[in-house]
Amino acid sequence: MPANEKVECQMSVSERKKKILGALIEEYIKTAEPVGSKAIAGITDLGCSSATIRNELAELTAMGYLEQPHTSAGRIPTPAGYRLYVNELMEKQKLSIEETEEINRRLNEKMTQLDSMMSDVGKIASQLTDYPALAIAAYAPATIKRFDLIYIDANTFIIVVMLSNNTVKNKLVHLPISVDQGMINKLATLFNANFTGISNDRITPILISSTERAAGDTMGLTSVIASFTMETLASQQEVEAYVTGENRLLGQPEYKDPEKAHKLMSYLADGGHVLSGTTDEIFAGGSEVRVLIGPENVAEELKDSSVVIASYDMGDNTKGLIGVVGPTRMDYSAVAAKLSFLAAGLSRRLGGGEAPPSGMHNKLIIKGDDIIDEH
Amino acid sequence: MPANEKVECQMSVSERKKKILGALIEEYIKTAEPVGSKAIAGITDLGCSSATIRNELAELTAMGYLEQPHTSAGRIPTPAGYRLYVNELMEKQKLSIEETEEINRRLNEKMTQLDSMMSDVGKIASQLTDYPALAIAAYAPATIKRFDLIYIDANTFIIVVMLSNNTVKNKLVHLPISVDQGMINKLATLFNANFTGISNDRITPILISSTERAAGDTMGLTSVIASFTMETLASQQEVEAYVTGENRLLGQPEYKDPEKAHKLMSYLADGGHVLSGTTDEIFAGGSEVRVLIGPENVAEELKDSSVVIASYDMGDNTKGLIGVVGPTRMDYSAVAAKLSFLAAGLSRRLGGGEAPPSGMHNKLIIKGDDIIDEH
DNA sequence: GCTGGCACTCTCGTCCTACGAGTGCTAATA
DNA sequence: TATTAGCACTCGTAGGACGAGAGTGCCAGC
Repeated sequence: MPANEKVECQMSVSERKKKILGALIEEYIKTAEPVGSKAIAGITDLGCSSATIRNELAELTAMGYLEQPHTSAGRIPTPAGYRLYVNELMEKQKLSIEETEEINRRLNEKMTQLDSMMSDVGKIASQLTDYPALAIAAYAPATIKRFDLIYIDANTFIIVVMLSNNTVKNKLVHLPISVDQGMINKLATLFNANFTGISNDRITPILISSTERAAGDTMGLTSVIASFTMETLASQQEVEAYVTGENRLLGQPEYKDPEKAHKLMSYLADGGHVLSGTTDEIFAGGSEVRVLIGPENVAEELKDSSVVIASYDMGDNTKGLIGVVGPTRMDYSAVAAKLSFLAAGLSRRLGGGEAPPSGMHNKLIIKGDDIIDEH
Repeated sequence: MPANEKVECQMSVSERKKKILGALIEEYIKTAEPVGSKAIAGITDLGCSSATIRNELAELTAMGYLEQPHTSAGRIPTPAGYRLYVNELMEKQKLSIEETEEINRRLNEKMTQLDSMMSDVGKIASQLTDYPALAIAAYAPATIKRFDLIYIDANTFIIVVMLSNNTVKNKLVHLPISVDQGMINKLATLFNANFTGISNDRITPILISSTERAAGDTMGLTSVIASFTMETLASQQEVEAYVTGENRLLGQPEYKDPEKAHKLMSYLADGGHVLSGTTDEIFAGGSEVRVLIGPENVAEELKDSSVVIASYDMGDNTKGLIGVVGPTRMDYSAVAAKLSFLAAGLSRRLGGGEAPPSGMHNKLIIKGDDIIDEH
C-alpha cells in the first residue's frame, strides 16, 4: 500500500475528535451499549450532523481508539481510547460537600479499632464506588522495641511486645507447670536485652538456647516467647490483602456471564497476588491515583477489567493501597476522586504514628482543590 | 371426588419408595438435572422395570416429595423430599482419613493467631465444601479481669486488659502532655480496684469522675482508659459474622442467573443478620448439625437455598456457628460431616480456655464414630 | 469540508418445525 | 394383585427462516 496511506500521526487528534471521543466514552459509561453517530450528535453541541461525526468516528476507529462489536453497531472505546480519555479528556471530578462529609463520617466511625481497619476501609471504598474493593497493607520490616511479661498466676502470663512501628501485640500463655514471678521478670529482662532491635533472621537457635541457659529456664518458656516473637515479626512483614464487595461485580452488565464473573471473583478472592506485579511500582509512585486499563494489567484475569488504585502512607514505612476493580467501562473520574480522598483521609489519620486517642477524632480539614492530588 | 381418593397416609412410605427417592436425590445432587424413571432403574438394583418405577414416582409426586419442572421431564425433589432424605434416608457420611488429616492440618496451621480465627475457619469451611461459608461468634457478656498499664515514656503508655473469657486486648496511647510513672501506677491500681468484674452499664460517668479525682488526674487519662474499657467490653458483646467464598455460588448451575446470584450474595455480604432469626435456637440446640432446607429458612432471600450449620463451644459461654449456604440440591451428607468435624475440632482446641501454646499443637485424636455427633 | 440520502450489513426477536426425552395410561401377563 | 410392555401424548429445546431496526459507509451535491 504505497501512497494513499495517510500517515495518521498518533499525536494529531483534533479538538473535535477529542470532544467526540469524550462524549462517546461518557455515554458508554452510562449505558454500557455501543454508541452511534446520531446519539453523539444529540448530546454534544458541535454544530455538525451525524454524517460528519460518522467520518470522525471512522478515523478514530482507524487510529485505534474505538472499535465496533460488529459492522453495523455503534462504537465502543478500546483500552487505548480509555487511556486517552483518562490522561487528557477526563475532567477531574470534585466531590460534593455531602460526599466528603459522608466519607469523613464513615472513616471516623470506623477508625476506633485499628485491627479491623483494613477490611473496614475496603468496605467503605466498595460501598462508595459500587465496585469490589481491595485494601492492601505492606509493612516495612519491623523489629521489637520492647518486651513486657505480665505475671498473672503460677500457670499464666501475658506477653506484650511493642514493635518499632508502634503497634502492640499480645498473647496469653497457659502453662502446664508452675513458674514464679522471678523467672518471668528475668526472662523479660533478657528478652529486652537480647531480642530487641533485631530482625527475624537474627533470632537463631543459638540465641534462643543461650538465653534459655542465662535464665535458667528448663520449661521451654524461652522457646514459647521466642516463637511468638518470630511469628509476630513474620506476620508484620506479610502483605495483607482484603477484598470486599465482590458481589457488586454482578451488578455490571459485562459480568452477566456467570463464568466470567466467577473467574474474576475467585481470582480476587485470594487477593494477595492481585497487584503483586505492580505493588513495588505503586509503592514507589508517590500518592497519585493510578488507573490500569484492561490489558495494562499484568494479571491475565484482569486483562479486560480495570483497576483504580490510590496509595496511602501510614508513617513508619508502612504503606497501603486501596483500590477497586471493575469493567473497563468504569466511571474513572468519580472513582478516582473518591479513592483519592479516602486515601488522603487515611494518611492524615494514620500518618506520622500519631493516632488520635479514641473519642478525640480530629475533624479532617478539606481544602477544595486538595481532593485530587495532582502529583 | 368421593371414593377413589386413596387416603394416602403420609407415614406410609414403603421401603421401595424410600430407595427410589434416595437414589433420585443422590443422582440429582450429582447432575442438577431432572431424573427420569429409566435412569433410576439403571442405578438401583431393585429388580423392577422403569414402568414400575414410574408408578412409584407418580405416587411420590402426589405425596409431595417430588415435583416435575414440566409435564414431560424427570422428577426433582421438593424441600419435603430433601427433608425426608436428610432425616431418614441419608447415610451419615464418614470422612476419610485423608480428609480428617487435611482438616486438622489446616486448623493447626491457622490456629496460631486467635484474632483472625473466625475468618480463617470460614475460609477452611468454604474450601472444604465448595460453598460460601459463614462463621459467627457470639460472646457471652464479659467483664475485665485485670488491668495493666505499661509505662513507655513520658508521652506514651500501653493499656493491657485481660477479660473474663481470657482474651487479652491492648492499646497504645500517645499523650500530648507528660505523665510520670507514679500516675500510671496509681491509675492501674484504681482501675483494678474499681473497674474489674463489672459490666459495661455499670461504668458510669460518676464512677469515672470519682476515679479521676482519686488519682488526681487532670489530663483526662482516666477517660481514655475508661473509654477503651467500654469499647472493649462492647466489642466483645457484638455478634461477629464473617462470610467467605461467596464466589463459589457462581459455580452452581442454580445460580447461573446473575440476578439471583447477586441477590443472595449481597444478602450474605453483610452476613450479620443471616441467621439472626435462628441464632438463639441454634445456640440452645446443642452440638448437632442442623440443616435448613429451602423454605425452612426464615429469611426471604434464602427461601430457595439451603443452609447447613454446626455449632461449637469455645468455653466461657462463648459459642459460635460455622455454616455453609448453597442450593437446596446440596450434598448434605458430605457437608454435614465436614462441618461437624470442623466444629468438633474447634471446640476441642478452644474449649475450656486451654489454648495450647503455639508450636505445641495437640494432635486431635479421632475415633471412627466420633466424626458425626449423633445428638 | 459538510450534509442528506441511500444501499448495505449485521444483530435480535419471533415464529415455525422437528426432535427427543419422559410421562401416563391401558392391556397383557405372572 | 403387582408388574410389565407398548404407545400416544406433552412439552422443552435446538435449529432455521424471516422481518424489523439500528447503524454504517459511501456518494453526490452544496
